[in-house]
Amino acid sequence: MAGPRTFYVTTPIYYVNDLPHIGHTYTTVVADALARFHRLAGDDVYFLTGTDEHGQKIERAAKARGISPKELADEVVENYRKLWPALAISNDDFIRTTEERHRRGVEALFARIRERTPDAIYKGKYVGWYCTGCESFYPENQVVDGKCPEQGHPVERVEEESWFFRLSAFADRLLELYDSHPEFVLPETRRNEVRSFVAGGLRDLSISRSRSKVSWGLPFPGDPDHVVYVWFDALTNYVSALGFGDPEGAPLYEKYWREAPDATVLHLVGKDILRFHAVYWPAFLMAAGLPLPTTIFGHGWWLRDESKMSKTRGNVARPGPLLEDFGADALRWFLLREIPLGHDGNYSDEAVLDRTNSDLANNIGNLFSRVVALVAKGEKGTVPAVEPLYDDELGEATREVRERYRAGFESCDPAAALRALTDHADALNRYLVRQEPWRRKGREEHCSRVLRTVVGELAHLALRLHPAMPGAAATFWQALGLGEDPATEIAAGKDLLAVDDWAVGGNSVQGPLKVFPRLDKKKVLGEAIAADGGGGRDAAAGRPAKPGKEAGAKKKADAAPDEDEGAGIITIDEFFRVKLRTAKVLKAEPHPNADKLLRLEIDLGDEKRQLVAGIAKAYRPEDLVGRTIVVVANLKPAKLRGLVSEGMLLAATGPDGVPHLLMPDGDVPPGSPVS
RNA sequence: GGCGGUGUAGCUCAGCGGUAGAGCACGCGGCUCAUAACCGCGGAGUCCCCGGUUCGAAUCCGGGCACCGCUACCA
Repeated sequence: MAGPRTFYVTTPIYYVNDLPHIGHTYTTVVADALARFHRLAGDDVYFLTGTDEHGQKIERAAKARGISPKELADEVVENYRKLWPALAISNDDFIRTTEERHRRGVEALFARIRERTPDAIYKGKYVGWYCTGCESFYPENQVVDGKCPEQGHPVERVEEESWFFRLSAFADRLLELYDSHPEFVLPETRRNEVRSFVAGGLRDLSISRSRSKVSWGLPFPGDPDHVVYVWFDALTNYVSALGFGDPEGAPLYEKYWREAPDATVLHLVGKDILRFHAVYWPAFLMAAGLPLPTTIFGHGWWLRDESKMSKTRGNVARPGPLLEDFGADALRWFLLREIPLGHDGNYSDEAVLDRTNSDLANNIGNLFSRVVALVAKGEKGTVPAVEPLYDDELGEATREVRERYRAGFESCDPAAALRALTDHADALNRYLVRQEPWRRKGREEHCSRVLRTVVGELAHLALRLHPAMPGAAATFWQALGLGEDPATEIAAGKDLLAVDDWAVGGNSVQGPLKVFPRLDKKKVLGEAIAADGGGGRDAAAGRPAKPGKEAGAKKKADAAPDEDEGAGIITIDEFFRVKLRTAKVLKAEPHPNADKLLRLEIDLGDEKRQLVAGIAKAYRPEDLVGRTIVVVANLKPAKLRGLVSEGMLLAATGPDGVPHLLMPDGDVPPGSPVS
């Protein structure tokens, strides 16, 4: 006989280079809610989070402070370890990639891959850019103008020996996986992206770095001159935490990692790291001949003023101040309820406040308070032990609402599940209005049965609030005289959501109850603004906002529809931001690594530059030399097939798509302004 | 440039061939057991544009436009 279903849910491991922000908080809260839901449903749940602690950035940051990388990691990891309990995160384990068990897991995975697919890992040459100033590697697309993106140091092209994973050999099997298991990548739109990425061909993956350049990492098994590079190290946490590679045996791994047919493994990740989880990770596992996770879910981002939060913009929302203002329960409810998982959402304090007031204060909080007061007054605080009295409307509503709740969580749509809960409360409010249990004269029996019914329904509601708001759920549970916490009822194999009627008759209810007081918008938002000087939550979190930029961006967003820019019109000032200049072509030759591109050397009067232009099909290099053309002089440099282009030449596109170069009429010296 | 997605009420979004919907916000009425709560009613939308298929299209097809994502020998 099969045991209960197992449910293994993970967050990504967070890089200890950064303090926790709303994004980390979001992923972790969603994972927690799912874990708690599955526990209520009687599933055998294991919930993992942790930290990623290796790599150049940590090494560098530690060096700057004169401490060891491990000391730095130990320090930063505390921010996460303290935050999660404050948010009522119920993780069963917390893994750090600097732990011994993780090293063992990585080594075991290597060994297993080499055993099952001997040619999957091979030695080759890594070609990339190395910045000696930062002591960091940068991929092709990040190097700008021959300089590193962080500090603007010059970078040098490096070629060194590296170990590779033969990712290219797995494309067909991955495509087969996406097609035969559509739930492997969710939501669907992300699966399409991942699929087309893989269909476009995969390049082998460099999975090591020379120890002389990066020393803060796990030793590469079998090659002490190298360390294991980022993704192979990080992804392995999902099995190393379960004891994979432990010589003493790994019961958790056996149980949760899909060795059983009824096991679900869900990796919850932000959409920015979806590819690593949906492409690299299954490929590693395939090479090792291990079972794959059930689902990789790529959720969306919280935006501010329609743009991504980032440290450089200084608009990152930090969980600390939010917890102070709203409390863990309200913040969790907001994160789960406001946007469907997978969508992006706009974060604002005002949105949290509106959500809290309408869902929690007016609706759920008020309902509990209302019923507790009714029982206190009408029944002297004891829930009458009588038969419930369901009218048709309530009976239908409760059935429907419970189905939607379960379906919502089971399909990774917590927002839908929580919507079912406020609908449940609505249905109960309407029931009370229909039945009027406060009009007792001559209808005591009826009123008692009505109150018994509502309290029974509130027990269902309180139980179901637990995944989203464990604190409030416990308070409500106690107020109904049911015990300390619905969580104490949890047991593997016992589906609490299937309980038909909680025996509330005879319970003493405790009031008055005011769990979610209504928040005064002006007061709370006013204080938040006053407290940090108008920059939102950021300054309070120690990250000063940039008031000018912030305000400007917001105004633009708000005003856009009725302004000229709505019609694609720009102002003269905007036009003048583009610096157009004439330039003389000094040299032209084919791009060494592309057949549609030409490499040009141009004279801008005061300087010479290299341009890469997509005109090889229309112009021969020798026809260009000596000609005067028009270029955008202040365009951000970019690399095209390995060559930096420091500007863009202007050309008219003919009806057939062929470019026709713009040239000034008459003779002007190179570098002349164009307007 | 290629692929995918989105465009519906002030806001967030559901509907995906049969008389335009929900929540929030807003207005009016009711009630007073409850947290200015709750209940009821209401306003407003060429369902992005043009064309087609159909007895009938927000929904299907074709063509545009705009925005978003992924990707590229775009700069």
